[in-house]
Amino acid sequence: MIKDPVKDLPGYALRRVSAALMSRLAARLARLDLRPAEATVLLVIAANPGVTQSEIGRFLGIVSANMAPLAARLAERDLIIRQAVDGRSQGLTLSEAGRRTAQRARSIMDDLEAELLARIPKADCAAFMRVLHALANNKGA
Amino acid sequence: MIKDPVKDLPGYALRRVSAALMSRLAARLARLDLRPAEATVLLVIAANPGVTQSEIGRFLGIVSANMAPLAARLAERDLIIRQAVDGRSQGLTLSEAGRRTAQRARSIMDDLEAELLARIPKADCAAFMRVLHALANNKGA
DNA sequence: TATTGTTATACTCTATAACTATA
DNA sequence: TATAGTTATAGAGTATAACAATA
Repeated sequence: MIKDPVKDLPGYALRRVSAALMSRLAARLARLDLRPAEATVLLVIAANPGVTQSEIGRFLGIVSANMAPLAARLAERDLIIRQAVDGRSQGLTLSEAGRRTAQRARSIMDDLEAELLARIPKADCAAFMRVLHALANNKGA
Repeated sequence: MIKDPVKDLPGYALRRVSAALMSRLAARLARLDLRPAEATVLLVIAANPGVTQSEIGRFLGIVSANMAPLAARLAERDLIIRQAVDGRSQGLTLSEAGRRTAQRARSIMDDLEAELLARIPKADCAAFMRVLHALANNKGA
């Protein structure tokens, strides 16, 4: 058997768990022909009608160069509608099809989260969420 | 301010935290001209001299098609030595330079892990590690 | 000057398919 | 037949640089 030099590194464990989760999420969202980043953007637009690309990008940590083709693809599929709010910004809203797709994506993500929670020992769940939020809100070193 | 539709999803928080960690790790390992996957492979070889590519791949979750160029690059830089153990397998060992590089990579990873632990509330640390190990060892759903 | 959005480009990780050689 | 290793290729996320149009 192989000796494991990284087993006790929480960062490595975090990376492996995250990768496995992402892989599962991507597989399920593929049924909607959505990638994880696209699904997340749909949810943000659903919760914030009229939000602009740059606002979404800052919020989700997606640089504008990558938001552009992502939003273009959603618009091309008629899942979102772009309306100019001033000369350079465009507010994004879900179309009817976009609302349906966003709901299904939300359902897929909720299912996966429920499965994740089911694998966490009940007694440790609250502490786990506290730590995740602490790390997420304090990203610098 | 933007409403956050994914804040309470532990899977999403996990993904963001992992991505931020990986970005920091990649930046620091770049000083050694190593990518995160390469550094991890070096550590596994250091802990298991003579291990084969396929063993490392199974252990770290790297498919053989991706192990091949990774190992080739490490060998080309004279960080690892390949010695045939049978006609189709080659045992991997660290060279002297590889040992030095692996030590420095280990030091970088340990520093980062220490910084990560410092940001975790002491009282929640044990529970956090328990959950990570539970999720890592139970990857299917 | 700063910001929005865009294009082009590149890097890393991951994955599958097809192949050779060996067990 | 199964395994080790390789090559080619592709998809997804992320990043920087350069640019046009607008504030």
